[in-house]
Amino acid sequence: MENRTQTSLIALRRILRATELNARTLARATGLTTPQLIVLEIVAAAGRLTPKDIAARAGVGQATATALVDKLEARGLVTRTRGEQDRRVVWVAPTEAGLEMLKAAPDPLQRTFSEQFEALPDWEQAMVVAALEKVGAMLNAGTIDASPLLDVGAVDRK
Amino acid sequence: MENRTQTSLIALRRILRATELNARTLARATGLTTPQLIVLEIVAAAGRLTPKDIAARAGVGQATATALVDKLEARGLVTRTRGEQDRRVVWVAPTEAGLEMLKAAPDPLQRTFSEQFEALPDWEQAMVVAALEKVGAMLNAGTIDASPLLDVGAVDRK
DNA sequence: AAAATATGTTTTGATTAGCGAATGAATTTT
DNA sequence: AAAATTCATTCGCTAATCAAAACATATTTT
Repeated sequence: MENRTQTSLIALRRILRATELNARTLARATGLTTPQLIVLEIVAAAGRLTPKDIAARAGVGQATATALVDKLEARGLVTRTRGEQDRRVVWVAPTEAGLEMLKAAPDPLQRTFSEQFEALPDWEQAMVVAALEKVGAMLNAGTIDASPLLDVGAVDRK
Repeated sequence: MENRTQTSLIALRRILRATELNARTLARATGLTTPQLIVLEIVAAAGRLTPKDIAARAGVGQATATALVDKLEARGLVTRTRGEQDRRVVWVAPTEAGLEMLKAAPDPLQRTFSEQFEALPDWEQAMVVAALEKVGAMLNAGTIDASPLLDVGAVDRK
């Protein structure tokens, strides 16, 4: 059995686990769960979006998106408005409070990672980027994909 | 804003997402969810374990471990037996069916990853291992602790 | 124009994970 | 023996998700 395969799998699981813990920290600190935060980020990045688009970008079903928007709306972080021309659509947009929340409580995963990543020497940054992309491609090769949406990269609105 | 930081974050999220999708595939194919499979793996690796140990190794509470064992037991994949000397403890052990299930339906994440990883040239394998470990360390640095249990590495018994 | 079809959102009904607190049973301490 | 401790389970609750059904509104056919 390839030793390095095991080692890398363990490292991968450790990353997944750290992510989970991060999510719990986030939940306790801000009252927002990861899916909720992701939706808020997506909405803020776009300015305004329909539930359908939110669902597509977040990679969940429309029903789930609606439920998440409900939570955010209840906390006053986003608003819902009926479309003008087409009244079937609903525009979800961030409120001031929602934008504040994003600034105040950025994804801990992102913050922790960013800080440390930027402290790495140049060659190591390059290595990490290359390796992560490689791993991502490898894993995506398995799941035929179906996640063209991804794009959570939007997270970096400035 | 460091461009590479963004790039690596996106790659990281892509990995997390691929993992989620893998979990869904697993669920549909085997009827087992990821947490359930992890428990089954942990139990099979140890031969037999108490719910308390399962909880520690899987990184969940005792109550959750009990619930997961319930599911596995209902499907006939593990058995429960009261301890001989100490009757407070319950030994959870895999059944033949449980072991079969592990052979037949190994974690898709692991399988996909392993196959491709092993196909990489030597230098690239080394790079990936180094980078994943680095990232894991970086993320764990954030959650200062609270996860002394971690050790999900147990999953890799041979 | 009326009917049929399509589209977008929400509701409803289930399942699963997970936590914390409470309970019950058995063992160890005092 | 009584008290404290240790394990496992049960209970009550929250959250995420999905599929299917229900609604509301547009668009296209007839």
